[in-house]
Amino acid sequence: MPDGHALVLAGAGSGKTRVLTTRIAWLIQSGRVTPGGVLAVTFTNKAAREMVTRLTAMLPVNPRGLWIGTFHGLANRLLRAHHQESGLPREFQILDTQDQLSAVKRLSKALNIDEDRFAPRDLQRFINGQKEEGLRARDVPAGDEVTRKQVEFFAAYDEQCQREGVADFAELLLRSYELLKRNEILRQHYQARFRYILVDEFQDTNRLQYRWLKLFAGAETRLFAVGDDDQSIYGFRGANVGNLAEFEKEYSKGKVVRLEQNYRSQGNILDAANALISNNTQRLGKNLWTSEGQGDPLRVFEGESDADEARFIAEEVSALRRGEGGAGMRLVDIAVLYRSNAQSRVLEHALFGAGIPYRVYGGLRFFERAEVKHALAYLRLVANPSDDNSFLRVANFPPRGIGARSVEQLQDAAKRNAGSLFDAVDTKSKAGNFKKLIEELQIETKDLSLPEMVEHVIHRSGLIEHFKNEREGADRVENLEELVNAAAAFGQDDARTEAEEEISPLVAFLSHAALEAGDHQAAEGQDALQMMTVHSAKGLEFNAVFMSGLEEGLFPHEQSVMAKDGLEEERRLAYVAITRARKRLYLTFAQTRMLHGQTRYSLASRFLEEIPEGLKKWLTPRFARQQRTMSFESAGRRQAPADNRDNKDTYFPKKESIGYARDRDMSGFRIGQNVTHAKFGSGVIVDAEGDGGDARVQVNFGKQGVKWLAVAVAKLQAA
DNA sequence: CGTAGAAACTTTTTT
DNA sequence: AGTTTCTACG
Repeated sequence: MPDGHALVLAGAGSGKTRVLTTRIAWLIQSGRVTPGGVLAVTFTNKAAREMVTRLTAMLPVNPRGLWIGTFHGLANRLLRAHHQESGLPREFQILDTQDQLSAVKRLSKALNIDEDRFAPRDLQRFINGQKEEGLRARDVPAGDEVTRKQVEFFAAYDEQCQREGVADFAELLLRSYELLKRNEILRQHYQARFRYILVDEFQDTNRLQYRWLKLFAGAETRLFAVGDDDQSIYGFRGANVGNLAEFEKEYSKGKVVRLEQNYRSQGNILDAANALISNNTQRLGKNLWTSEGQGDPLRVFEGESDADEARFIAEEVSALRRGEGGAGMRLVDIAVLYRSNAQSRVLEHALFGAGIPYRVYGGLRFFERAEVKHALAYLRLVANPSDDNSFLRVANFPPRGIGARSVEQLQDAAKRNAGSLFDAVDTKSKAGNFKKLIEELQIETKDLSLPEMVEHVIHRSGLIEHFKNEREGADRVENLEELVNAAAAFGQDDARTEAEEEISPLVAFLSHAALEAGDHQAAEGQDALQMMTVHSAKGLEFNAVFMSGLEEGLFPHEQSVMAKDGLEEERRLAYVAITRARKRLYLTFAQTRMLHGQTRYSLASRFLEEIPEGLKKWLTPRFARQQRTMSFESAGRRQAPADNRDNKDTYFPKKESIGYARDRDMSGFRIGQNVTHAKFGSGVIVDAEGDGGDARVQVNFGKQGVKWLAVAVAKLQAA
């Protein structure tokens, strides 16, 4: 590969990580650069770890000297090293998404914002959106009244963060960007230092991240970007695929290396992925091929309910594990993927029932659990008492007589002094005891090691005691004890960097907790089925993959279909899911699904239809639904009179009773039934109102949308 | 002030 | 369905 800038378009399974790591190793081995002159950026901590692991296996390098990490991790490192020039206290804390939302809510209350007009969530999104574009409040053009208010809030929010010594995720990037932009000496230093900058998953960078990278690149720096436009799945948080084209224009000057050979999946799986993604219009263009055989067809299963789908998956996993004649698969080589975290519950239930060990990634992560956040809040106050978020979180937890009233008074006092809540505490009040507790903790933990410190704080704060007395608190106590272990593990972790060593281990640990949220549950040795969202599966591969919940409204998600370019992003998401599989791919969906406490009737995902029939093998008959609908109707007719419902001898399956209870005279149609319409095609009845000649039904036509139709007029046909 | 139970809200994906 | 926030009462 030539020694200039380069853009590599690397298809799924083409060995992207290998390309990156071997390039770094080659650069170092050939003497072109020392390990300290390399800056390598990834998006996930998982990817960063993977890279470091592979690299240290190839080369005798000290991982501490390597600048390999996520954008946020590296930005944090930079800000810690130059906290003074960045205008941050040495002990500044990082707000994760939850923390940020509570900070926004708190400010919104203090400023008497009308939350019906300006929901905290929307304000949060507004602020992050602007920061990701590289804009401060003063830079945002405020055309209309609404924007003006939002900008005003944005400014107040940033002031609050500054006062409290905290920074949200976007702030880490923006502030480190501004630091280098402003400080020429520092900029020149880093530009001279980093001779090679390598970026993974370049399609996921947002505008600010791209500018951030460019700022690090001096005249002598070579940029090497690897990405795949077909795997761009973070548009919703500001990722700009356009950066690929931009990079091509600005750096690689039209030269693009394409990696199109896939070393992962068998032919049928790859053909399916190619066929699906070809429905997208916005592509740079690329077609994956493999020298492997065609392999198995894709197995398609239609369940009558989400529980039915889950049961099938559990049975099939058991079969794969046993091996059906051949060698059995290990569970870690099998993944169940879903669109949204909420889907994991039903699956977990079925797997638990079948006695299959599983591990769920994402969802509520370790450092995001309430009890752990409480413990962290105490630790954060020890490090930085002006952290009002943390103060409010634990001032009265466990309860110590500081109610809403006292808190309000404190907030007023703090406002008058333009200081922190902590400083506003009157030593003689009940809150004074809390303040004293924190001050004592500061003294008591001064000479303790990090794990000892954590251990001491969870006891002295009364958290352990509190949860021990709680009925269902055992898990929480366990998690608190686990936090001590996490602190111990962190102490020995190579992840601690030179810059971080200048600051206290406690502050380093707290940053780690915010930035990593703790998906470190992975390496626990036991063979377990892997469960995760499609998003978190990116970059991974498995022998067998179950893609579940392939239904209109869920995958593609209804919220995305509305959004600009949303459908294409959903399709890329499906593409990512398919290309995770090496040998076996299952596509499953369900006719009904419980969502927010009510049953939803859905159609098969359009993505399923976009995969050619020749590649698929239906495990359930394609007309299964009609057959079931018929038995469903006859079951309805068998229904006992309503006054018998309390009779325990009469068993009503749940689904049928729902169908019957909502059944009305719709001239033979009922909820859940498949119908066809002359103009809209096939759909499923999801709701009904009125009766006789006035009966109207709501039909979900999938792509054509959901429509209310008058039965007397619409000429619906039972399908 | 603290608690229990009611009411309201969820509404995708994550560093 | 599950979780968070509100409300009423001790």
